[in-house]
Amino acid sequence: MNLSLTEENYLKAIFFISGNEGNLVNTNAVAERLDTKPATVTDMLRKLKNKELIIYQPYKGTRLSEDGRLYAIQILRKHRLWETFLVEKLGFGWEEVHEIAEQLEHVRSPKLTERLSGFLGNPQFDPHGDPIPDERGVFPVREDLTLDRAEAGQEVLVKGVKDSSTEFLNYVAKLGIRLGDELKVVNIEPFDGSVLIQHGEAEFRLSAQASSNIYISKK
Amino acid sequence: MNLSLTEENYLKAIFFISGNEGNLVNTNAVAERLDTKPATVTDMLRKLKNKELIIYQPYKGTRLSEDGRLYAIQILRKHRLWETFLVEKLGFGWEEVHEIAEQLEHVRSPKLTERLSGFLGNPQFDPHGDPIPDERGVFPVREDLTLDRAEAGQEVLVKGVKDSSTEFLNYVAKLGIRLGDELKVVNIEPFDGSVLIQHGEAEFRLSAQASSNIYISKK
DNA sequence: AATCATTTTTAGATTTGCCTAAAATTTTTC
DNA sequence: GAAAAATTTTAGGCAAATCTAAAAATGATT
Ligand SMILES: [Mn+2]
Ligand SMILES: [Mn+2]
Ligand SMILES: [Mn+2]
Ligand SMILES: [Mn+2]
Repeated sequence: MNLSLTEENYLKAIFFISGNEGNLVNTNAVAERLDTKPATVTDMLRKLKNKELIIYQPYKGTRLSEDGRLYAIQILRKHRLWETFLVEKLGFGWEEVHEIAEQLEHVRSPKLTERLSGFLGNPQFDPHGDPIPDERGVFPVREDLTLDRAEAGQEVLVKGVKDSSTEFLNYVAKLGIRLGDELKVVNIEPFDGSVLIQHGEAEFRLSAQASSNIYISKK
Repeated sequence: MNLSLTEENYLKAIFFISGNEGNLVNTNAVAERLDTKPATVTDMLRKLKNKELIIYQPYKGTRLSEDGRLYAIQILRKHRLWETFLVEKLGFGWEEVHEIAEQLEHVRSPKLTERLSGFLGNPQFDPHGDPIPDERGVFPVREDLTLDRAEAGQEVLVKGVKDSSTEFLNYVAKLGIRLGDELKVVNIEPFDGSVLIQHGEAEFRLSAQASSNIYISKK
């Protein structure tokens, strides 16, 4: 089934709000996420229900059908592959790629998607550390820790971020931290859980909140 | 100015029909190229005229304004860069890439375009041998010959095709000729101008018409 | 359980891109 | 140069995606 760009974005929005458990999603929540009006969402829900991509009962909320879920995951796969391409191959910063990937994710060509994935070495995580589902829609399991769980003295590699909001990405970029960078955990303050980091020449302190949003692996 | 995908395709269509000289373009010609109806074209022409992207007088025909021409060339630049990417980096055949590039050409991000160009080594010609305009809209000048102008005994490299219709690309692909391949001109038949080619182990004869549509350079 | 507040849907419009059929204009032919 | 043919525009409509305003349903509060 071939959907319009708009329909694709609705599926993706429902997927995100719904979470892995496939919770019921409110009309208002979708409207807010897509920056549109509830009345517009209702129209689209009726349409997506007719196409059997969602399960929807008026006034009761909606969730993705199995078909809808698979479709949404394919868009997500493309989004994250393109983000990886932009960072790894074209040298973009991880805070710059989301908007462009919003466009690229709608390009329709299964062959392109698979070739792109191969070209990138079939990555399992995108530049923000988010998992990239495979062709059949299966998500890889993350093994990485977050920085707040590291131990003093450890040297670690930056694998991604949990929170990929523009605000957080900009903060991290301002600190000079990039994907793959090596960090040394100097110490962890017992009082507030903040972490003193050595990064090349620089040394700085990250709050527990910030460090709990950075994925790392042991070096 | 940000145009819709449809508007962009109209500009590109007018650019192609109009040619380098900026000839007047008929409503019917645009309709045929875009596989739509003349009445629909008239609607769009009025709209593009209001945006000052074309010069248009009812019943008299239309051509691109300077702004419109620059816009069309930017789309063309993106189209040909993406085709180059698909062939060079993802290993697509040159007969497969046009459709995908029709989608990718509409992705809006000047930075992406320039990064992509750099990543590809700022190519001057796409996989079909068509010139890729630079950032400012200037087309490179082609120095290559066509195969019908080669001399017997010469060894040449395939640089592109003049005619990039699906039919011709398929024919060339069927012969096993790919971009960058080396061909040896065994002889040229004086009677009809057909060319006997040696390509690796294979030997075959190309009509004058076919060979006049293949760009080559001396080895 | 009746009222009030919130959420959601319905009704009615608008814009964009497209269509068919009819009218107008231009071009070609005799 | 008038008639016929071709081209192009206008008129009127339709589907998709959006909006605002009003109505309906649900949920929360006394
Ligand atoms: Mn993203
Ligand atoms: Mn999107
Ligand atoms: Mn092409
Ligand atoms: Mn296009």
